[in-house]
Amino acid sequence: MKELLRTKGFKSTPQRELIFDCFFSLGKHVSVDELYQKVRELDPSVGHSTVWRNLKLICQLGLAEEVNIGDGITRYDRTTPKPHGHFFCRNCKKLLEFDVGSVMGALVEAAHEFEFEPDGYKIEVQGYCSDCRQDDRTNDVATRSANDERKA
Amino acid sequence: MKELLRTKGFKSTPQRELIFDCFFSLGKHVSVDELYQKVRELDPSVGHSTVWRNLKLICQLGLAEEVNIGDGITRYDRTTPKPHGHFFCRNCKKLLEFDVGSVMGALVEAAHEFEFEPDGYKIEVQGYCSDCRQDDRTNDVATRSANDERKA
DNA sequence: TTGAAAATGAAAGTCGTTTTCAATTGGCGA
DNA sequence: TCGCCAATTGAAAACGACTTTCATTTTCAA
Repeated sequence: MKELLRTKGFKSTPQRELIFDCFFSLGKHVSVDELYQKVRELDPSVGHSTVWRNLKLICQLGLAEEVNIGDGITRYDRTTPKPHGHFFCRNCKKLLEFDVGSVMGALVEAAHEFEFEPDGYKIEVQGYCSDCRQDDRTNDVATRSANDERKA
Repeated sequence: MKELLRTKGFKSTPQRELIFDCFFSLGKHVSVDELYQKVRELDPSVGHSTVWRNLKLICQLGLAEEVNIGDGITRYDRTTPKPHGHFFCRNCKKLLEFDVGSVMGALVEAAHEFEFEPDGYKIEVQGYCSDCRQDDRTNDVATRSANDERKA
C-alpha cells in the first residue's frame, strides 16, 4: 500500500495506512462514520476529517467508489473486477450484491445509441429482502392514515 | 387534481394546486429549488417548506419519485408507464433518459434468485454525453504528478 | 356557519459533507 | 544524515440540502 501511495505521489502516514487497512478489512458498503468508528477503535486520535479525506483518496485511486442509495448516506464500495448491482432492502437497509453481467450489454448498447461514453454504472434495485417480505406492508401508501403510522 | 387529492384525504389549497401544476408543467428531473423558483414566479408568497412538502406529497401519491444521481441534490421524476434509466453527464450535468425494457428481465430474474421483492429500479449510467466527449479529459485522474505524464 | 383538522410560511434545527487553518510530519535533495 | 517545504493532520467551523417546529391561516364536512 505504501508503494502504491508513493508511486502515485502521495505520502504514507500512520493514519493513512490505518485508514486504508480498516477500509479493506471492513466489508463492503462502508459509510464514513462506520469507517471512522473502526479506525477509532485502533487509534482514537485520528480525526473525522482525516478519515473522510482518505476515503476520498481511496476513491481517487480507483480502489473504491461511492454508492448512493438515496438515504442520505454515502457508502463506499470497493471496486471489483466485475461490475455489480445492489438490492437495497427498504426495511432492514441491507445491501445485497448481484451480478449485472447480463444487463451490461444492453446498457452499453443503449449508451452507444445516445453517443454517450459511459464510465460508471449504478444499478440499484429497491424493495424487500427475503427476511423482510410481507404481504400487508403499509409503508408505501399514499393515504392520510398511513402518514401517521409512518411518523411513529 | 383536486379530485385526486380529496379522494386520498388531502385538502386542496391554492398553493398546492399551483405547486402540482408547476411540477407537471416543468420537465422531468426537477429539484426542490427549481420547482420553488418556478412557483415563486407565479406566486412569490409560497414558502419553501410548502413546496418541499408538496413535492413529497406528489411522491406519496405515486405521481413522481426521487432520483439520486449522487451529486447531493434530490431530483423528482414524474413516474412514467415504462421504467427508464438515466445517462448522467459528469461534465454538463445533463440527464438523459433511455429505455430499460431490455434489462428489466435480467433484473427481475436476479431478484428472484435472491428471493428479493423489487419495487423500484434505479439505473444510472455516468459518463460523458456526445457534447462533452473528449479524449484528453483531465478530471478523473488519480495521480498527483502523473497528470502530466498521462496527457503526453 | 362553524369547529376540528390540515396546510401554510418563516425560521430554526438536523445531519452528512466539506473547508479552513494552524500545527505537525514525511520524504526528497543537499 | 539534516533541513526544508509541501503534504497531511485534527479540531472546529462552514456549508448546504433536507426536515421540523410552531403560531397562524385555511379548508371542508357536519
